[in-house]
Amino acid sequence: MPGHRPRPKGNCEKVSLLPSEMGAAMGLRERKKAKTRTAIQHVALRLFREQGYEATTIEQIAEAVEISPSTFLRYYGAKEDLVLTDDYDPLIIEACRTQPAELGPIQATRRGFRAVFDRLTEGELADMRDRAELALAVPELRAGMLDQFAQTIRQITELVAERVGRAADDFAVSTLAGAILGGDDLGRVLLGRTSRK
Amino acid sequence: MPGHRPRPKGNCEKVSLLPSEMGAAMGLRERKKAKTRTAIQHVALRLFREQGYEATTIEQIAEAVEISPSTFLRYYGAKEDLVLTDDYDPLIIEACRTQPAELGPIQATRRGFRAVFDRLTEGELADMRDRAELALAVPELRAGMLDQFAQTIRQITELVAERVGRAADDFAVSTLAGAILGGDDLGRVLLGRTSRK
DNA sequence: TGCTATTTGAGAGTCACCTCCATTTAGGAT
DNA sequence: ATCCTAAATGGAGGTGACTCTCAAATAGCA
Repeated sequence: MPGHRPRPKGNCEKVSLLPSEMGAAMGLRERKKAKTRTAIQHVALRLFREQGYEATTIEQIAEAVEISPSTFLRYYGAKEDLVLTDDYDPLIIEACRTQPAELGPIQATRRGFRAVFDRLTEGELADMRDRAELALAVPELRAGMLDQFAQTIRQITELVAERVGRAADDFAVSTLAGAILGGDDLGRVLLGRTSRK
Repeated sequence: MPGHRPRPKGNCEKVSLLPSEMGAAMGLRERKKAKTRTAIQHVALRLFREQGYEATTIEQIAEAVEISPSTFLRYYGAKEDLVLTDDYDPLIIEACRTQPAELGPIQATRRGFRAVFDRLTEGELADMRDRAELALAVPELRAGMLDQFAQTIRQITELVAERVGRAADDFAVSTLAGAILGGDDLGRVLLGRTSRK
């Protein structure tokens, strides 16, 4: 296996709706883009399952989705991102943020998570499980999860800080954020847990 | 930045002495090899400091050490390894294992660590600090530390299991191993702590 | 001093990315 | 409908991390 670089750029666009539910609510352009993005990921996950992560080249993925390799790299800045980037994260953060102000941070994040997960289709959930499995099985990806988590925990910390009206570097805040991440995000990734009453 | 691959092979040889202290005790061959290995690392660390990790190419390092790039790759299977591989680890493990049987696991590991560290030269310690700093500062390396730690903790777990005569998957054993790693290994990497009375 | 097992170096090749440029196409205004 | 613009795409060309193979140089030993 050849070429190998640090952290590529990749273009992270912000979408605020699940691809499966943006009717005509968003312009053909964005819809197509979202569709392509999920199509790439879906196909790639299939190839990874069939022939392994390392054995699958970007070129193969591009060919399977019928796009050019350069287009692939425009959607996912790195092969890693196919597995490590969670497109739902921003949605979840947003959902948490918009929970009623009278909810405590734990309730708010819990509901935020569920608000997004409840809307996922079975296929989306399946892809998510695939990603989690890969991230744990492939050393390269496993290593990459570290920074991914760091980023998520940072976001949750801000969220908590905002809600309880304390500074983000407040020890109690970061501790709580860690506990929440451990319960929700990690639980979902490591255990494939997707809902809970 | 181009090329980027998962986990290369690299050839990890086992040496049981510090390069700085193998007199004629080991054959010209091994001595030269050890010397080359540390020379590569030392020069590389300097280049990393001067121009940054990513900006430094394997070719540059090879040229600076006056070896061919292919020889470089024979010594270090990947650029990452220059920073992430700890050549002292096997020595430490060995030192721990040979501590008197009547010592408990905590005492034994502590003494094992010190037995190696006390023999390090100032230059070796300096390089170690450089590595630690880099590993924390460069995202790619930071990510790679995960698997590194996993490996170290596994070794310590075995060590503890062996000493207390319990199975390595015993919960108490792995917990203790984690605590020991947190205190010794992490302390040393993250805090640059190298000795303690 | 000659034999042999290492060690080294020199290609040549693969693949992950990057950068720039020319072409196409969606979306909105006319 | 139609033109115009901005975004999306594809292609070419390049860098750099590795990989594999083979031949030349060398240390260690008999």
